[in-house]
Amino acid sequence: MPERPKLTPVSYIVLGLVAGAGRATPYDLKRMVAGGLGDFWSVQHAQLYTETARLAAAGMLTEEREPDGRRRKVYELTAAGRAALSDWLATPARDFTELRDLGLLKLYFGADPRALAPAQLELHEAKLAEYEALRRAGTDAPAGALAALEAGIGHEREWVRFWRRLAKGQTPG
Amino acid sequence: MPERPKLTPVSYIVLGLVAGAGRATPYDLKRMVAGGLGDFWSVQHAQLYTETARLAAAGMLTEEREPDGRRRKVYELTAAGRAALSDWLATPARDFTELRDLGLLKLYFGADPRALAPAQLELHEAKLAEYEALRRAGTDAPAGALAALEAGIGHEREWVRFWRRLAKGQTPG
DNA sequence: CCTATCATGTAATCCGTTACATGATTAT
DNA sequence: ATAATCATGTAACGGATTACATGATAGG
Repeated sequence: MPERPKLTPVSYIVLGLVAGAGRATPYDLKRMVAGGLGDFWSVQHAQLYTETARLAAAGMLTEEREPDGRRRKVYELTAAGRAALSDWLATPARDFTELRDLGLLKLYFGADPRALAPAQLELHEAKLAEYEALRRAGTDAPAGALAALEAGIGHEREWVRFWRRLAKGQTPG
Repeated sequence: MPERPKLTPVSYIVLGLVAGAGRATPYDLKRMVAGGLGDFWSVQHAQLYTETARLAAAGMLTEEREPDGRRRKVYELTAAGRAALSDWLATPARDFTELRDLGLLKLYFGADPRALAPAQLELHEAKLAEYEALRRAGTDAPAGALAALEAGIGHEREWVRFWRRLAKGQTPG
């Protein structure tokens, strides 16, 4: 009987990506993360190796080795993996996501807004522009990816509003 | 010569809180976190014990034991700790904060928005109401805390917009 | 050809979470 | 008194980051 470790968000990221691809090596997953998902939930490449191995040990993925040259490990979903993914997808998230923004933390501890805000503003304006360019470019992405992009744009707009007011010396409210 | 470990966000949270209090036990810090900061950056209480000890070993805090009954450990900033904190406060944050929202992750992987959105909406509406009540109640908080609260309100409003549109079956854009 | 970068993976470290444990207060 | 909760701390575990390492591909 396979071990049944607790599944973390990264577990579901791996399951979701493998489900979308059918078969994938950890390096494939790395590229998939880089292509969109990583904007709002990045994963270190090393973790894609350990997590696929863990999920295989748990019976959620099958692991094969390419017989030829590189002998890379290729993973596919098992029935258990597919079930775990769809259960998770069907369950609404319960927990609240904290902002955990370093700029905000500095502000909280008394950093000078006039010194802090311009840099933060620049950061978020650049990110917003990047997201808006992505939206213009990729209208053929799946609905979930487009929705995530819209969320990103909305929150970046909010950050821009917030830091712009502070940069002007106004109170953020 | 004290070890010089890398300072994490939690390190600065401890330094910042001790700076504000003058002297504090880990339990004091726990209560401080609960009173506002924890809304956007929570810390497990156990970590406040290990992190204070780590910072003391690093020469950033002094550690004393109360001589009487409970013999609790009481911490204060050293000059090095104060310098580390103010350096950090004076340096704008460079790194981008990812959203890392579980609901958004499910959406990305194809969860049905009509099933997901109502629960998410309820969650964020409640949080928004809580923040707005806090704003009404506490106008005497330090400026940084008020600013953080405003940021929280702005982002919760954004989430409410986002999930409300999805709950209605509209595309989020 | 040479070297820079990409591709691919393993190992070690450490922070953060979870679990455990016990002494003090408060409430009933 | 006794239960319940608060206060205070330690220990163990595991996921996530960082460091290390080597084979392939492309650019010059």
